[in-house]
Amino acid sequence: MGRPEVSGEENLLKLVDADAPEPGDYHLQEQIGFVLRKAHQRHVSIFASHIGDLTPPQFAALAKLHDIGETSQNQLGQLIAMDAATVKGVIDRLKARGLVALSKHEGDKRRLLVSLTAQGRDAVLSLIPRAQAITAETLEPLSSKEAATLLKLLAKLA
Amino acid sequence: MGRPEVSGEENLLKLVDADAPEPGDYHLQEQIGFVLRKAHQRHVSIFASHIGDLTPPQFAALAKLHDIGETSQNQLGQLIAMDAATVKGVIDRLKARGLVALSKHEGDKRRLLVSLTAQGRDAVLSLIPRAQAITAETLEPLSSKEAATLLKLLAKLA
DNA sequence: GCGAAATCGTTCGTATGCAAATGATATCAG
DNA sequence: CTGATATCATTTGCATACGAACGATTTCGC
Repeated sequence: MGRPEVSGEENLLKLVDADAPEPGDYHLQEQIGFVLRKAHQRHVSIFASHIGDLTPPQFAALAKLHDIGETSQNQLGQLIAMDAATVKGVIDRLKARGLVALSKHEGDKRRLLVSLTAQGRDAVLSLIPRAQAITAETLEPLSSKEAATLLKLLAKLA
Repeated sequence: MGRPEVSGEENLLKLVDADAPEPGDYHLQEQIGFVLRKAHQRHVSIFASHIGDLTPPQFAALAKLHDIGETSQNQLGQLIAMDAATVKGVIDRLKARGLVALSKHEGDKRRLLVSLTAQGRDAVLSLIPRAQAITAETLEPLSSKEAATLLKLLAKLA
């Protein structure tokens, strides 16, 4: 693996490795993680411009509760991809606003059941059309075919 | 577009609207925002399993500094998609670990210049191969063609 | 049935991420 | 030159997000 000597302040780069694909050509903007983070940020911003007084995770919790009805806090978290610590904070805030109610599980004293209040139910129903507008605006730079492809690929990833 | 009558406790859904695309068929898991959030979470988790003592935003700052050299805090933030408040925290933590150094801009007393230390430089060089492994593992569920498509579509979105 | 292991919820600490307000400085309009 | 405006950095407050540790409860293995 003899390598010719090079000089200059940047030449450490060229000594790093042989079988990794060119560390010197590392471009942050092309990394999946960076682009994923930026796309997510843009979506959150669009969401906020449409809804404003509710965050995407809060809406996700309400929408899922509307979909499946009463569940335990933990299970709700699994369904909407939040760990136990995170889901607790989200539910606490929704409860403080009267959108969800908590009750004890009969038979399993560990479980805390979460359900939509009437107000929470109304909120979900009025928000769903706006959520659809948010989805549309987020996907606006893409054709509908591209959007479908993106959804499919992201689903494979996640 | 006649719709048959249905019954059951959930039929309020069907009275909500006419021209919005089926509120009753709202499926959280198919929304771009939800999938984006999950894919991002998975990536962060993979990143942590490979690197651990540095977060993706911290690495992004180091990589960008390595790429372009000394810049102001604000401009660095723009380059790596962080607002001023966020970038400050990231830089503070990198500074506390001796990976970056701060200096005043001559001529513009508002600006704070950020640069890599020798240690920060070494860190970037040793981390780039691992970052490439992280990218590879994140994209592992996809073929290389699919990965390229995903990158292209996400770039269009962001 | 009993001790070990798993599950559920809570709390703490740390790290993004952003809006909004603020102080210092720079730039621009007239 | 000067007042209005813009830019840079900082600070505060709030909301995810997750690891780790914890107590209470349940379930599992034997």
